[in-house]
Amino acid sequence: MPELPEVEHTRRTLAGWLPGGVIDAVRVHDPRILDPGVTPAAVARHLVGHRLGRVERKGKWLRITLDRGALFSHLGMTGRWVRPAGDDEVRFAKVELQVTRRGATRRVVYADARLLGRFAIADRDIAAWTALGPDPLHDGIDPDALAVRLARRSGPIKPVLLDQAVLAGIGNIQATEGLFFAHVDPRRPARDLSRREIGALARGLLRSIAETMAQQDADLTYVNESGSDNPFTIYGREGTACPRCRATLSKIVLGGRGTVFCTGCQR
DNA sequence: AACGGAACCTGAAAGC
DNA sequence: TGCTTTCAGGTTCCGT
Repeated sequence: MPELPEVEHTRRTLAGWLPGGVIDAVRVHDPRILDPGVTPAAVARHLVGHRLGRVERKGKWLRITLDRGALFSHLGMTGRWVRPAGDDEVRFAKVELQVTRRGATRRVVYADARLLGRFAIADRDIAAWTALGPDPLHDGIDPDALAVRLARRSGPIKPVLLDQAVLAGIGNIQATEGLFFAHVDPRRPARDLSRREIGALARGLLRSIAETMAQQDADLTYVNESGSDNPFTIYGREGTACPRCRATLSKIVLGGRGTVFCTGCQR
């Protein structure tokens, strides 16, 4: 379930598991997660015996530096990295690394039910990584640069926000919430937003990211048993009253993605 | 260059 | 209860 906040959370987790470790075995549970033409044997050859370095994130991509090249991981919709206890089986396991670090050997597993993620090893940065636009956490969101991008887009603003070359890491939830915080209707042609609205949108997106990350930290601090409650302001709340103006929240499809918004206070 | 729509894949939830 | 349909927080490809 990854947008930028969750991928950043994954990055921090992996940063506590991997750097300095050596991969002493690799097991590919499902080769379909590999790029076309890449074999499990080739993956093992590239990884086994090599040392893991920094874990970095740009947008929704993770880059794990190796002593030669890097491992690139994208979680798609359902990907996650786990470190199981003992020999516990991991549901939907796709690739498993056996990592020895500080004298301890652990299994680090990439699992992905829907197979929409990516697992790639390369000697240089892959195109998907280099094509990414600025990352909101590392670079902030510069309203002027965003305005330049939006000026040549005639389609609705919301799908444009999901374009990873415009901003890296914005997903359906962050786009939905950011537009709400900015009072901007997701159907508005991107090029029609005023400079003031773009500024509000930049702040709204950053606010959405910050709130989601704070929520994640809270979930770790206080065990959340009820797991089903929706932590978002309007995402997933169609049909209920807008928390700002009390109009009923609508849901439409834009660019093939469900989009919740308020016709009362998003213009 | 950029747009809308379909495709990729499969589990979980909702509908009947 | 059990079968069917719908939906899912992502990306990529294809035709226009």
